[in-house]
Amino acid sequence: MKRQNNIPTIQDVAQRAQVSAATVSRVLSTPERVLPATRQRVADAVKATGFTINVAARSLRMQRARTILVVVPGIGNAYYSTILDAVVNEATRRGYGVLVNSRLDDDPATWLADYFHSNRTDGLLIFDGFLDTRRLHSIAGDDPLLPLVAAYDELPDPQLNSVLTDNLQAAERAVAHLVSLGHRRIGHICGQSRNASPNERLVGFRKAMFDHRLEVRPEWILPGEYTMRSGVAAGHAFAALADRPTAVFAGNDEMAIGFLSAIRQNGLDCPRDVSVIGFDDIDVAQNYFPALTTMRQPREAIGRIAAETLINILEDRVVKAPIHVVLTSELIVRDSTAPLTRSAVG
Amino acid sequence: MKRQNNIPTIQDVAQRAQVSAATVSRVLSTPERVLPATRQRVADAVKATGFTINVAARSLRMQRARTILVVVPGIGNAYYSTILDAVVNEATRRGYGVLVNSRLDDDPATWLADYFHSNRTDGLLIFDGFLDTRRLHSIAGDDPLLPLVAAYDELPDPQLNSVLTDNLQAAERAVAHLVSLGHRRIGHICGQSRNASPNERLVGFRKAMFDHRLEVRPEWILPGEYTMRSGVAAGHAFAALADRPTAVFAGNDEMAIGFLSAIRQNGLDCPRDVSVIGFDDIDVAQNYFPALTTMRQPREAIGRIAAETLINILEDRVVKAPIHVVLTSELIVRDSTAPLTRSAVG
DNA sequence: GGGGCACCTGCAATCGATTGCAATGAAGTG
DNA sequence: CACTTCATTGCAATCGATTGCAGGTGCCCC
Repeated sequence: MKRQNNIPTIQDVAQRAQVSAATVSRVLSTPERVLPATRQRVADAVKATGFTINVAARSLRMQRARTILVVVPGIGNAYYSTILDAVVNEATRRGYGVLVNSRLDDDPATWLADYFHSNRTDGLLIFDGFLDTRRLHSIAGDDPLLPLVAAYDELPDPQLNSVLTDNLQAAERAVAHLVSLGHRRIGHICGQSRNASPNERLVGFRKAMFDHRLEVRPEWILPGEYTMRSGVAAGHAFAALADRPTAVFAGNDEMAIGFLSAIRQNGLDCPRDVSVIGFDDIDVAQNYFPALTTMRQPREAIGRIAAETLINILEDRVVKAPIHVVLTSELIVRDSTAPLTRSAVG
Repeated sequence: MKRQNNIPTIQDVAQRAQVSAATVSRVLSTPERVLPATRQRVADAVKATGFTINVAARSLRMQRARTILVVVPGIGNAYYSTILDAVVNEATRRGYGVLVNSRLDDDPATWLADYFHSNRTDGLLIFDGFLDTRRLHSIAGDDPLLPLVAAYDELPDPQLNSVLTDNLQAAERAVAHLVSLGHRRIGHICGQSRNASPNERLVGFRKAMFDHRLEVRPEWILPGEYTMRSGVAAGHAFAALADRPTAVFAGNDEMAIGFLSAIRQNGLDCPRDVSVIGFDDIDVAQNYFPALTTMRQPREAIGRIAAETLINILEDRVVKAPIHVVLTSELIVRDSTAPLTRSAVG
């Protein structure tokens, strides 16, 4: 498929406005340096020709692509899709393009470096906690301030700019909610640890349990992978327990939903037999049955602020130290948690 | 944030391999035109320098960006996220970057044309049926074969390349499933019509009802917008009906879920009081309660094939007429549909 | 009136790759 | 041996924008 060849260039505009290409360029980038009359002539010519800048030429000359790369761990995920949406909106507003990628298979250090070297992207937005952040440092050379913002649910390398939520405290508040309903026997469905750092939601769970002087039983910590499927597995494991907790804190909503689906198959009812609190507040949480109590993550804000931060860094708004933004999760009480009743104590 | 300036260029490689830049370029694009010995020297130099091509320079020279633009109607959507995932995988495999956008607010003809003119993208993948396709023609000039593939759930302009599923027949099969369970009083939650073309799922519904000699009652056609929220509204409207259908075919799973959530609040039970069949088979469908009967859309295939088709067109695999790929939806029977019982007849 | 200055604009180099054309050399043919 | 042919490689123009430098103009002030 050949491109049409009548796309107007800056030369065409210059010719029509009776000025040099340099002047057109200046009108576009620093209009105050051009005489108003000339400026107007050029503006008219731009409109008349329908000129749009050739980004390849500009990128080549300026060594900047005005594009950011977003790395998500599988875009097909209810949680990240909203975030991505916010990123696209913010980036577009600032005149940046958004490239997406999710190649988790290959060695990330290689292809990420390629994106930089190839002048395809100026900065990176990482929503994927499974990337080895220690290797990210090598990507932008020795610059201690990478044009990179990490935004995922584990505390990343403190050297990296980050936008996250108060996972640890949120986990504590989730447990506190269950405790306030009278629950003492509390389990947890935990996601994998990422980046060799401890899973913050699990840590928060343990801390809250300790603070409330409650016992953490190893068999009540059910391993998961942040997927519905793993939630289902956890639900079956739960149903098979001889001695079950009366409440469960799930590391995210997807696992909570899988869990609820599985225990129902095993004849258990939520919240009668077990209260369940999730994490994230994905769209379906409020329309699930039972409607899911959860710690809402401000997903739109995460995406928007992450994009904003990255672009600020790229545009040299002076940054001296890594930026860390922490957003607050909000407890949303719905129907999947209920006061402890005699029957549940079983 | 300044870029590091020691990124190796093709000149650096050439110098190291003792050849000209032209030869390096040939080794990279048409190796068979270079003497094996030279080819090897160059390959070694590429490896040694860590050369990656500067895409801005290549795009400028070749007038091709090796990038495609994906337009989705709100990325924050369970349905499209899987498709986008497949697109990214396929495009990456073929060496293409993927830009995303979802600006539905502005006049699409304007900013889409900008993407083309600015040499930012070579082709378009449209998953957004709300774009006015008549205006898309103007984008790539007079070329009757736009570098554009439309993939959304309404039959688009036959002049456009498209990848879709058999919506109409699938809707008929959905109704047939309900009929086979004994239902005669069947309602429909329909999404908006797009592109001024009739909503295919609604048309399929009507056709199936006609073929089965069943009455289509206007008050049983509940308007929706393909969102959970609109499904909730439909559910409340349904509950308020004096004379209710015994089964409902929802235009997509999100509306079905909203619907189920709402009727439950109104004391109605699915499938006891009403059978519900959805459309799409989004991830949560199987873990919803009741598990949702639905027409599965091959989302991964839609995304992959759409990307494949677009890139084939871009790379001049001869295309003489618009390409139309139609994929088949599959009936997935779960728990939200059940045989008609006396109680439901009410 | 001349020197200085500020402002506006144009010239031309530059970013890094691709490719038509030409040069080179080796091989083949009469 | 001379001439053609072909394979291999290099030269240099080119894609379209940006920007340092310098030229030109007008204005002010002494």
